[in-house]
Amino acid sequence: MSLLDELKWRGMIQDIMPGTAEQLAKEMTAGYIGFDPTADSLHIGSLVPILLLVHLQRAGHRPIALVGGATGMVGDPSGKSEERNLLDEQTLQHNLKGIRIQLEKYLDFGSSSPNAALMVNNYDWFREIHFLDFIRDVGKHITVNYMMAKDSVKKRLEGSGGMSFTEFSYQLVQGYDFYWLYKNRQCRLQMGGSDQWGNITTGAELIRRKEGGEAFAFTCPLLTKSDGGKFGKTEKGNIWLDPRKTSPYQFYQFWLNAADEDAAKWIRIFTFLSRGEIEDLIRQQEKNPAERIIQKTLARELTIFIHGQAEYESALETTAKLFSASGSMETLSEEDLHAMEGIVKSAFSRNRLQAGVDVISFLADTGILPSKGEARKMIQNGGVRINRGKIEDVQFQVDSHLLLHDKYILVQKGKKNFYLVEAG
RNA sequence: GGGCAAGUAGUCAAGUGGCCAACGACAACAGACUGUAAAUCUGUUCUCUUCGGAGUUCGGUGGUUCGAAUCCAUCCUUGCCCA
Repeated sequence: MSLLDELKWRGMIQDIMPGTAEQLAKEMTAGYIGFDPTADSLHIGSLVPILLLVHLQRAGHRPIALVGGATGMVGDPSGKSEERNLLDEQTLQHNLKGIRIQLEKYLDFGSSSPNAALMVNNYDWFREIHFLDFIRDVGKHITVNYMMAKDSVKKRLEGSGGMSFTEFSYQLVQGYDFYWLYKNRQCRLQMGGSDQWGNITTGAELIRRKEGGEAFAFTCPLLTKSDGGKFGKTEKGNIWLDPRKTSPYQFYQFWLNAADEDAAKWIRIFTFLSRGEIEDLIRQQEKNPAERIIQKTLARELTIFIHGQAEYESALETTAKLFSASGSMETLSEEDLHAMEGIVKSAFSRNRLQAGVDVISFLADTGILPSKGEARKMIQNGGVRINRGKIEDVQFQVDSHLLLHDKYILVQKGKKNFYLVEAG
């Protein structure tokens, strides 16, 4: 199966330029994707582009990961209804470094293989370019009419927020990236999210007009959730790839909690399982949806891919212990509790516990809930459990006899948010 | 520089002198039901609280008034039109 056919049945192709398939069949092709340095870690929204590069490399082509040191200074207006804040250079450098380290984990940059991945920073070439040169050599080839016809621009012109010249120019800047890579790295292909289509075609247009060259592109659909929510966001914010920002346990839980409909879609996109294996899983899911076989497989594959086997196993173990219906608190050993990586831990004074303290102060002081008022409301709503027992009374006293192994108290806020309080 | 319009909670958006911590929608969180789903129903969502209340809000500042999101002045920001 060709790369494009493979990506197609996985549901990873939205738009594609004619001739792309022929180009990929003809020779080893270098293809690039740009990553936005708006944070010092990639989050799961960037996972699809990463996987596109991985697929590209597996099919024997050369992936190029571009980090946007220059474009990050301008700000991509695509999908944004308002003008963006610009990043200062120091933050930018910090973010670039973090992203670089992560990308190195998923792509093979070993220089020995003929299709080793490349990493480039577009600031390296933009640093040298002067404004006048740019508007003469690049701006001359693209008409304003062409630029205004882009969706990302049109929407902003129709909206009430306006658009600065800076953001308007963005597509030219990104377009130039493609041109530069075409000229200097023999890059013939650009990929990205479908929101990038406008920027990508500007690049291809530039290559055509300036060099008479041919460039290709395809985009993948932007992920949505079946309930219309934003993909990759939870109540705790983004799901990051960096284990210091999102623990492997939380990462595992995110995928495990996918809606059935989403899980079936996502498992094709995010795992490398074969078509047969996936269809098999879907059949099993239909037979017994409560088993959530797809979610479990999805969570397993991804946690291993991002964090490794060991982290997956400990996330799975923590999950089993926290959620197993039969497991009473007594079955949790001290080691079990201690090893629960990823659930939030906080400390509480042992002396105060011995004296006894009301739940409300306890919840507020451990930071599990932000204030006493909220702690009270949450208890009245029935949303707090201590050592698995629901707290019904706001007067409830917390004291040292609740300590498990004379050391820990397990607090639940809602069904899925666990906190381990350690007496110290 | 001139004319017009707008700025209200996470977002959208009502409110045009007291009944306003501010209708509603969305979103989010929690509960029930379930499969750690979805859908549905219920509660909560400015901050703090000893649950009695208290404090700070409607772009900023100043004013009128017993009383201002609401009236006036001024400044800031944004959009549209003209130069």
